[in-house]
This record gives sequence, C-alpha cells and structure tokens, in this order.
Amino acid sequence: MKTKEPADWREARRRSAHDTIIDVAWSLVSEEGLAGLTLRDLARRAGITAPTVYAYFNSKNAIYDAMFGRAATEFALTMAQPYECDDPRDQLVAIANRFSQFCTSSPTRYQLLFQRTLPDFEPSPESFAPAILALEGVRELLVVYGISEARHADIWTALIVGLVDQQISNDPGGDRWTRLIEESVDMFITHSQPNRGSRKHDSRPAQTKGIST
Amino acid sequence: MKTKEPADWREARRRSAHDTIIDVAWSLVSEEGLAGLTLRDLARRAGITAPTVYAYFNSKNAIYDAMFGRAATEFALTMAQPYECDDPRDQLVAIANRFSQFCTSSPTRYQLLFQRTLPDFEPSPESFAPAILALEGVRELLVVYGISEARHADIWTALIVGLVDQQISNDPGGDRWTRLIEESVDMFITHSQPNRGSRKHDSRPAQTKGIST
DNA sequence: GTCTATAGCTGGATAGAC
DNA sequence: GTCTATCCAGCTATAGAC
Repeated sequence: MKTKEPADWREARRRSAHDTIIDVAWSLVSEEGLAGLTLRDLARRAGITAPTVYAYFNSKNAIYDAMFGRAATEFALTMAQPYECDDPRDQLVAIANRFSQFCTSSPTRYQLLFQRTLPDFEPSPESFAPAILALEGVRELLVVYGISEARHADIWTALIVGLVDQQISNDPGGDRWTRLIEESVDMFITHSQPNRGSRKHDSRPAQTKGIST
Repeated sequence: MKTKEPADWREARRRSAHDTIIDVAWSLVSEEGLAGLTLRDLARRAGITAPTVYAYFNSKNAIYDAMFGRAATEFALTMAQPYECDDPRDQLVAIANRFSQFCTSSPTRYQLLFQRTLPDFEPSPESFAPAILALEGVRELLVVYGISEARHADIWTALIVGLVDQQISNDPGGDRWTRLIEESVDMFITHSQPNRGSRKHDSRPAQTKGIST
C-alpha cells in the first residue's frame, strides 16, 4: 500500500464517493430487490454515468461485495453494542430482539447477508470477516449465559432465525412472529437449563406492546 | 372447455409433453438455481426449440407457475400421507421430519414454494391452492395433537422452518440441524402442554443415528 | 474521473413457412 | 406443433476523447 501522506485527503474523497455509490445501491435494492440492481439505474441515481461506476468498482459483483461488507459491519456493530441487563434471561431476549430488529428492518440486507440467493456471487473473505466475528461474538455470549452445548446453540439459532424468517416471509411489516420472541426464549431457556428459572408466561394472547422492541 | 370425447388421447399426449417440459425445468433449476432458468436451455434439454415452448406455455412465468403447482401438489401429497404412530408426540416428530425431508431433499423446491425470492413472479391461485390446503391440514393436525393456540402454532412453524432453513443454508447435505428435530419437538411440547410429558433427553451430544430420518 | 459511444452478449418473445 | 429466422430490449463492460 502506498502510504504517502500528502494525498491523504484525496483518498478520503475517493472513499466518500465510493461510499455514496453503495448508499445509492442500498436504496435501490430496497426498492427493486437484490437482483434488480442495474448499473444504469445505480449511476443515474448517483448522478453519474454507468462507465464512471467502473472508476470505483471493477465489476458488478464488486459492488455486491461492498454492499455485503457494509452490511456485515453494521451487523457486527449492532450485535456488539453493550447490553444493559443484569438478568441473563433478559440478556438473551435482548440479543434475540436486536437480531430480529436488525433483520426485519431491512429484509433485503437480511437476504444478502444470510440467505445465499444471488447467483454467481460469493462474498470475499474480507467482506465476510466482520460477520463471522459478530456471529462468534454472539455464540460467546450464549456460552456466558449458560448455553455451552453446541446442540443447544444450534437450536437457539434455528429458533431465532425461524421467527425472523417467518416474520419477513409471511407478515412483512407486522409483528406476528417477532412478538413471540420473549416466549420463545423462555421456552428455550427452560429446555436448555431447567435448573435456572425462566419467566412465567400467561396464556392470554397479547402482552403489553412496545417493550424492548 | 371442449369436452369432445374422440380427441381425448390427444389431450393426454399434450399433457404429457407439458409435464415433460416441467420435468426438464426442475432438473435444470436444481443445477443452475431458480433464477438461472432460460427458455433456450430448457428447450435444448427437452429436445425442442425455444419457440416450441410457447406452444405449451404463454410466458416464462407460466412455466414457473406450473413448477410451483407441481411442487405444491407434491407437498400436499407428502404431508397428507397417513401417519402410523399412536403417540401424539411421535406424530409431531413424524410431521416435522416429513416436512424437513421434503424441504431438504430439494432446496430449490423449498425456495420456490416457501421463500418469495423470484422477482415479478406470483403463483396463481390455482397453483397456490394445494399448498394452502396442505398447510391447513397440518395446522388441523396440530390442533388434534393439542396445539390449539395460534401463538403456539406460530412458534411451531418458526421452530421447524428455522431448523430446515439453517440446515439448507449452513450445512447442505448434512444433518447438523435436522438431527435436532426430536429434541426441538420435545422442547416445544414441554412448553405448549406442560401437563403432557415429552420424552426425556440426556445431555450427551449424539443420539443413535438413522432413527426415523 | 468523467464523459459519449458502442461493443458484445443474452434473454424473452414473435413472424411466418412447413 | 415444430421449425428457422429474427426482433427487440436489457444488461455488463470497454474504448477512447477530454
């Protein structure tokens, strides 16, 4: 890498143009779908022409890769933010809620990050790295809160992913499944550590809404 | 509809050509991915030319629709097959295993049927109908086996779908998540009907493999 | 770095002869 | 119903002037 000092601001400027394009790309795919991204649209919305995009990215997949990288970083930052709960159970609920919030707030991002649906696209190791780290971080948290067995960690991820997936697929914008997170976490805790108590759940349909969503 | 009797075999012949094309289409997408289907490939593999496809289908989406319809029918047939268990718990396990088997045996079919990932494609009501019926059938079974609350049914679907989804996404061809079905079902039963007993699970990692998979 | 112009390709779909 | 030939639209990507 050239680390000449004088032209540093130039690099910064280039970086910001780079980032702007990715901004626009994200706003585009959130409207048209992941596969609906075209360089023409992207350029037009960014106020440049299609060939100019190639001044910043070598290919369309390089754009997807940068989008993936940003999403992975956002994911890492989101999940690593400190949790201000004392109770382990509340902590697990908070983790699940945060994950769910992250996914449902941008289904397209969820699709790019966690579902492999784009043909001919594989994220580069560099873009992938932050996501790996974040997932490992979550797993470590699980261990801290008593879920040490791999089997249980797998059930945990399946459970949370299942809630998110059903929410996005079958009730987009709603909360039919996300509102079941607390109850599901309690179910999981009761199963994985029967000694520790999980909170009781009454059988009435609705809980006070808006708590820690 | 013309219901002239004499040319009935002609209709049958046409139907079989129709079906053959869908056969080929399925074998193609299972290799190239759902979005990778092209009329040229399809025609070549079917031993005809691209325009001839239009003798049977009005558009590419009509092909997707027919594929969806077949998948939905297969799903309905699979799930409606009689369950030969006495124990309700075993029955739930059997349902989950059957669903899981259906999905993991053809991830592409799962993708078309349950995830909305194809842009500009919506299944027609006719193609959709069998899937709806099958899902209602499953839900009725759940009620029969004691899962009557809507909340619990939603948790059930999330749990099973989550296991399948993780299996397909993160361990295709393996059984890292599908082997957790029994344990997950027991967790669910314990939660949804604490009075009825679910089978015990020891904490050792592996269970005897190959049982009712 | 940004443009205009365009290459080069692939895809869905149609026309019309047989 | 099946073909050949072809249209037309859309895309990614490159060439080359400025």
